[in-house]
Amino acid sequence: MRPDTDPQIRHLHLFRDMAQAHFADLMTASYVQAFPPGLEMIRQGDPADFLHIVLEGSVELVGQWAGRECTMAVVRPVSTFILAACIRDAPYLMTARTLERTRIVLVPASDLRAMFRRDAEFAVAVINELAACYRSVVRNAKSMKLRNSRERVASYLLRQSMLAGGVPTYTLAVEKRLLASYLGMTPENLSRTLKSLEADGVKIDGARVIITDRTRLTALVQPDKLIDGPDPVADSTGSGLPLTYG
Amino acid sequence: MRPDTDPQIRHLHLFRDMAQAHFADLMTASYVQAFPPGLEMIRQGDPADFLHIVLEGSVELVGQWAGRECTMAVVRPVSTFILAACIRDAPYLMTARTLERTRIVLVPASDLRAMFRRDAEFAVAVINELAACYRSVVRNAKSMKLRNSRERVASYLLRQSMLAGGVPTYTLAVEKRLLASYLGMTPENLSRTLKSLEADGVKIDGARVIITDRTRLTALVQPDKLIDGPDPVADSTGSGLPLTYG
DNA sequence: CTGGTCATTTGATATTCGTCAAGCCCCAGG
DNA sequence: CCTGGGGCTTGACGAATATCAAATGACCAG
Repeated sequence: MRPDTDPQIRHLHLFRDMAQAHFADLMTASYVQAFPPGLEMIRQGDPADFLHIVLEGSVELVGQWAGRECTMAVVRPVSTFILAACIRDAPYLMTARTLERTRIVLVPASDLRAMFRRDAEFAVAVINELAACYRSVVRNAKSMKLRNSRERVASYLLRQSMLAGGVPTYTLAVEKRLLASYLGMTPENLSRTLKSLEADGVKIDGARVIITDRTRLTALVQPDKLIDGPDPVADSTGSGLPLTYG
Repeated sequence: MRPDTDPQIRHLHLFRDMAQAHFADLMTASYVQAFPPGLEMIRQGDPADFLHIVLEGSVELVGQWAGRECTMAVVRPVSTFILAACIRDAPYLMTARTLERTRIVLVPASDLRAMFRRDAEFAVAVINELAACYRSVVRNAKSMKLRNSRERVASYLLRQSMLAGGVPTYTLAVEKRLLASYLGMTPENLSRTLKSLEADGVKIDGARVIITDRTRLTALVQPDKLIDGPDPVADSTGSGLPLTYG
């Protein structure tokens, strides 16, 4: 693998604490690949041969069933995805599709599995990563089951503002079509909901989000650390929708 | 801790492979406690001080928000729960409430965190457990987002039949009220849905489920290994609703 | 046996949400 | 410049689901 990409990856919590020699071993076995936009890199059900690390671009993770599909996450640099499938040596549960031109590091799953037996620090890092991912999906499930679509949209908008540092205005990181699917609704419904939220303190102008009355919006959302995070010691990666979904 | 409970716990994948001396250390630091029915053992948001292991009885894990709540899982013997919170040393994401008289082993989270640094086999077991739990929640999220309530009910009924060995008739392991919440619907709706499913090959008589036309039901459900499982090398514990939710 | 509590069922109704169809807007490609 | 496609929006409609209310049934305690 090209050594210039190493430092970015080395910074990830997953790889930060392992022995340099071990990290080098993993990187030697890995390689970088570039994908054009809209390409299915992984189809759900495929055997999990590689841990994927997004270097540039963005990747959509989608679940599919009976001809339907839903966006489960959007992964942005620099973060990993489908760690769990690699570890279990089990089929991918989600399809991965590039949203734009994307560079990916592919780490052979077998090397990965061998490595956390060799390097105790790495094992601990994997444990922490999986636990964090797990908790994030549980949060997500809670949000889906406890909130209606309006509340989900509002909480999403407020949360993104917080992640951006509490700014009153920002730009949506993903297409509304994807956001709708991620939030478990149709694009039409999202569009209507966004408009209706103008009465509750957020105005949407294209991809621009303007929080006009934070107090009012917060009252509607009732943000909850156990759903919206952040987790203490959160592993803040740069994911566009929610977070890493290792 | 009373030594007679050790063997059951030792059988769990989580503890099976660790050194006996280390296992004994963990058990020494742990203790057993019995809870009456309907008691909140854990409130969501509490610090995660103990890994819980159900020895007898059953425990409901519920998510709560804005005065609403939903059942996320029901845990049955012998299995663990809230592993991830213990590992992250983070607040519990779910409230745990006994459904009946329940005996629980409490393993101090700090000992647990220390242990996977001492015992590499245990670390590997934790990794596998977390990865499995993670995948199971992702499955769940897919089911919630890709299927409507009728399909979720039908797939649940068929899956339970499969888990029982493909039997044509069995008894629901949980109250319908809980099942409804777990499936993301109201009890009224579940009741109506169950009745309507008689036209598709399942008859419900009280808590009794009779599959009258498996072919028809299967056609409706379109079971999918990537949602309904089983995962290859699945860690089949004895959970009543879905699975362990460590 | 009897009263009370709670789960379940049923019906009527309201709300949410998805579907269908059309039009708009933006942008890439000719 | 024009043209076409795709994302977004809007309106009308219908289906799915929740809510409210009441009746029934199961089970437990007295």
